[in-house]
Amino acid sequence: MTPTSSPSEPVQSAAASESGATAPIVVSAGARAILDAAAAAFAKASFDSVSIADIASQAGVCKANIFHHFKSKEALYLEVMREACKGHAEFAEALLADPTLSSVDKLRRLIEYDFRTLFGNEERSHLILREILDTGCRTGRTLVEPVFLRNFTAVVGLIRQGQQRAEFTTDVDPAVLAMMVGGAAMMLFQNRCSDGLLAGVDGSADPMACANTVFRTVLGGIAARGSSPATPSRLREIP
Amino acid sequence: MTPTSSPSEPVQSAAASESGATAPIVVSAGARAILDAAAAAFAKASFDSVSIADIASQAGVCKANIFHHFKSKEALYLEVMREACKGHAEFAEALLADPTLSSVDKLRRLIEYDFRTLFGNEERSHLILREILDTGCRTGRTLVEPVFLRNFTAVVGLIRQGQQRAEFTTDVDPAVLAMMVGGAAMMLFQNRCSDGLLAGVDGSADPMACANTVFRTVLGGIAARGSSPATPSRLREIP
DNA sequence: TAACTGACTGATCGAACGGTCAGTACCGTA
DNA sequence: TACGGTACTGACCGTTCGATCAGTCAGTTA
Repeated sequence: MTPTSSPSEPVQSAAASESGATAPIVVSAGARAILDAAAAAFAKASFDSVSIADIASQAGVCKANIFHHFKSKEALYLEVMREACKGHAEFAEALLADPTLSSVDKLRRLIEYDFRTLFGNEERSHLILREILDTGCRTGRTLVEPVFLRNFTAVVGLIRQGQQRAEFTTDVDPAVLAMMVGGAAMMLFQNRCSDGLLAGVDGSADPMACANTVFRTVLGGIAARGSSPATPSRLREIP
Repeated sequence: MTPTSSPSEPVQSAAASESGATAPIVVSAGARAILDAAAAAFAKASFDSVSIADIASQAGVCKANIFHHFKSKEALYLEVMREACKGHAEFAEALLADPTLSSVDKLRRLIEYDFRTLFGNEERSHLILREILDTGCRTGRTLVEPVFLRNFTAVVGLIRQGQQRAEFTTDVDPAVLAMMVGGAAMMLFQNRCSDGLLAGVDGSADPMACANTVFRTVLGGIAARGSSPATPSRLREIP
């Protein structure tokens, strides 16, 4: 590909102008193309599996140009992760602070939001999911960890709030429940995107239907109405 | 390290002799050391991040020796995954066929089994979790996929059985529920093993306590007793 | 003793990797 | 016209990768 028609025009992050919520930092059009190509590549494969040459080829620039815009491969990866993590925990925190909604409603909205964001931007979701699992790459972990910690803390707070308001039972650890919901969303997303791992699963077609199922199950359980409460002998009170 | 004291003695899989359930195939002591080292390495990092030199060093053999026992790096990886997947779906299938247990009991035992196996062999769990997420490596996927499909099918069948017996409500998609439970287990495991991602989470310390929480939540929900059934307007009947 | 087999090694291969560098083209400013 | 700065390139560097090779050694068989 030719060196582009009009060089050096510092547009305001091509991706940001259409999504509206990402990348306030001004980057050149060339750097933008590199970041986009890198995000796509790192979402599809692990850090070591992606080569600078691949990214350069995909971005339509030469290899050396990548090192002109970014200090190293790790720095590029870090920048990609920084953009992916932007504005992720705000929703849960705002929801927690909302005085008008019931905890049940908050929980439903949270689950719906989780599924919408997860399925709404598959590339970003894959990026973050991969980062969570890949314990080998500590550089990115330092970036993703606080994001997830903030989000997780808000969700736990939301559940605890519901327990204090007597909307939820107190015999469930909020942290474990938060991980249940998060894990369910991740699993359903991963299955959908791995095109065929568990292909043919009925309910996984519609993300919002899944979200609804998760919400109703967490709230009401699956025990047939009228049956005795589940194994009271094994109940464990949370202090 | 020296070339080992007594060469060429085809022992019956050192790991198998103590665990009792794995690797009926006879492999030489040298190959065994390579497989163990490779399993540990592939559990810690992605396929491309692990080098043959690393594995050789860890196994105490030279690089070329690995290619004497295994055709290629991919073949070695495939063999590692084959051992890791061995005997994974049998429990769920046996549980499904059991005529003596109630569906509620079956569900509890299944969740307990999931957590026990997941937390009981961290190396194997990491191996499989990584494989599920890493869509780039299709060679192993062909191996893991049927394993998970079998297990998943059995779990779905178990839930459907409970619905037919009127032990579970019929307004929940068994497939989505199965993924909920699996996702919860994975999330809790991953959090535990990533030493610090969500460190300080109360309930994640004891796997069996988590299993119990998941079971009770799935069965009974978290809605305070006496409250109205969860959002009946959004109920969706499964045909 | 001789022939054969399998386990194992050091040396080495070409390819691909991340990264560097001198040089070119284009810009706004003076 | 000259200059400094930015974007960008092809050629190249040293290293590491997976894989190959000829050859050594120990044990088994004839």
